[in-house]
Amino acid sequence: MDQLICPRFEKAISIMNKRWTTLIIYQLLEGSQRFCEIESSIGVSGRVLSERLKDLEKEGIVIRSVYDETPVRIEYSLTNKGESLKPALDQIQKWAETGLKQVSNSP
Amino acid sequence: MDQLICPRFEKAISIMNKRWTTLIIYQLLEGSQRFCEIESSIGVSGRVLSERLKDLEKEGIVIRSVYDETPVRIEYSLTNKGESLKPALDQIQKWAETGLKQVSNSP
DNA sequence: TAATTAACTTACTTTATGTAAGCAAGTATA
DNA sequence: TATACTTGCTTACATAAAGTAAGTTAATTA
Repeated sequence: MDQLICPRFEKAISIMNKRWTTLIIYQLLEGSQRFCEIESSIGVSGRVLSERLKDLEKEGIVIRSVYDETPVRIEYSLTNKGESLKPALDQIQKWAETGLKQVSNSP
Repeated sequence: MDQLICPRFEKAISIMNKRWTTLIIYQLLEGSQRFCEIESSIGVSGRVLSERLKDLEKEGIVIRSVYDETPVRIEYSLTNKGESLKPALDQIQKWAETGLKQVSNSP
C-alpha cells in the first residue's frame, strides 16, 4: 500500500531534499562560483560540498569547468536543467518572505 | 566570511530540507490525513514521521486534531501557513514534469 | 479469548554529516 | 631559499540523523 505519491515529484524531492543541495543551486543562480566561494557562503563542509557537486553533475544540473590558467581555476555553474529550477526556488523565497512569518494556528 | 545567503531563505530551506518534510506537506495538501495514511503513502518510518509532525506543529505548519470518538481518531492537517506553501510545491511539481527530463549538459 | 488496528515510543543498527588533518600544485612573503 | 599560505580536493574518525523492529495502550473484530 506504498508509493501512492507521484514518482516524478518524489524524484525531484529526492534531489532537492538532500542537505545543502538547494542552497548550492540558489548560490549558483547568482552566477558561476568556485569551490571555496560556495563553501564559505553557505557554510557547508568541503567533504559534503565535494559530494554534492558530483551528484549534481551526474544529474546534469551543474557543470564543472576547468580554466587552464596558472594556477588552474575551477568554476561550477548551472546547466539549463539547473537554471530551470529558478521558478521553484523563487517561490520558496516568496514563501520565506511572506508565508513563513504567519503565526496563525487557524486551520 | 560566512552567511552571505538570505537568512529567511535559509530558514525556509532548513524547514523544507529535512528529509520527508516536503512529502508530508505535499500529502496534506490533498486534505487532512491520519498518521498511518501518511506513513504508508510516502513510506516514512513511524519514528521519523512522529518527529516531523511534532516539528511541523511547532512551526505552525501542521495541526493535530483529536476527534473524541471511540476509538479516538487523530488527524493531521495544514494550517494557513502550511497551505501557503502550495505555490512552491506546485513549482517543484512543474519542474519534476518538465525540467527534470532535460538531459542537455549545455550551459 | 486471540488477533488486529491506530498511534505512537523505545532500543538498537546503519547511514549521513561534521571535523580536522593531509595532499598536490602553485603563490607570496621574509 | 625556506616558510607560510591558497585552492580544490580526499581521507580518517566522531557525532548526529534516519531506518528497523519490537513494544505499548486502548479499543475492535473474529
